[in-house]
Amino acid sequence: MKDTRERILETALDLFIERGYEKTSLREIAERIGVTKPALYYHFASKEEILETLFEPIFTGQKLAAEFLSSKPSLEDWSKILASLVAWALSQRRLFELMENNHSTLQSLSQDSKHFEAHGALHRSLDEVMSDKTTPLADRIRIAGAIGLVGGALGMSGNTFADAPPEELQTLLVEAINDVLHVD
Amino acid sequence: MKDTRERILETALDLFIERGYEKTSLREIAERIGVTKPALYYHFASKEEILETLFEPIFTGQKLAAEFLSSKPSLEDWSKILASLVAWALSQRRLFELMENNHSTLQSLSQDSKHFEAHGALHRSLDEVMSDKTTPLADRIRIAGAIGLVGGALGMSGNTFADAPPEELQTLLVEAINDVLHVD
DNA sequence: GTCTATAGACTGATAGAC
DNA sequence: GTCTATCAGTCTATAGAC
Repeated sequence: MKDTRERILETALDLFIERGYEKTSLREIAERIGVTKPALYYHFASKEEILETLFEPIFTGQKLAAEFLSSKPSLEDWSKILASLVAWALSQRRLFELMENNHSTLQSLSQDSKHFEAHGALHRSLDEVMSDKTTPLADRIRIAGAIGLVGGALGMSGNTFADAPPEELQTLLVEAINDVLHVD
Repeated sequence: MKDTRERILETALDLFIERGYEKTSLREIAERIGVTKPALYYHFASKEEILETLFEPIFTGQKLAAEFLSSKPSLEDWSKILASLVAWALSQRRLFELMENNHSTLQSLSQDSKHFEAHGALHRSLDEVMSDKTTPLADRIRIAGAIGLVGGALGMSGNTFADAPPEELQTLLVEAINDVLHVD
């Protein structure tokens, strides 16, 4: 039998992706593991802390991304960062799905909880880039579109391209991104 | 003073976009309008019926889209349907945001409630297209990416491009879509 | 058409025994 | 480390007065 803490995280990840964070109750997580609800509280202080723990690997990437955004990246820069995003998403697809399927929850949490600050900070940076009228509208649209492209292809419900070779997905997505960004 | 029913719909739309359907309570809607909660139940039979009413204009489009998907569209076909989607989204931006910000709720409702069947049917059709191995993986990726592109550019939190002229947005987005789809 | 009052079913979280 | 029992709070929804 695996460590309970680990099983909580696995089960929560599945349910948070499948049904969303808000609609998933602690009772549901506990039952699926085969323990009672208070057992969860021995391992985590709150429901939010479970989500927070799952997100930890994402926060470091978000901090890097926010830093990058403050340097007024060119379309070529965006091509590189989005290639990195694709590589990361392909190596952590479940986490990427978690993020994509709980966008509005994360937005709320980033306003209320300091633990989700990195997410909020990244979003504010992104909004700034998108609102910066010294960058041509056409470029901003293409940047926003390229970001959405990654989410659309990899965040798809049911992990549609799960069986495709990651290297091939990487190549195809980077090509598509560069087509949108008019790079290369 | 406007019709109460209309004010409920307006307020619900705002809150469902801002905080998400699940996290929005009927108490919150009622208070913002200046009535009590049971007053809402005079106008709507349930919370779900409020969302359903807001969505009605979307369902017709979703039925059209699902029908289109069963005809095995080519990349050129996709270019056209996505241009239509952009035009529709630009004319109904709040509704488009509602859809984008409540994706996982809609997924759940489409399984449980027959009123949201159109959404579920569209998604199943889409999944089928994306899983159809007689279509080259490269094409499927580009289709999924192009759909995500529209969502990323127009579903952006805070309606970032709200002040840009719709005709310009339409042109720029269609260009970007066609770049991804390798059309024209 | 809107109110007060409340039912009934959840939720996240805690106390305290073992 | 997990349990039983329970708390306080919120939610959707309803009954019945005005």
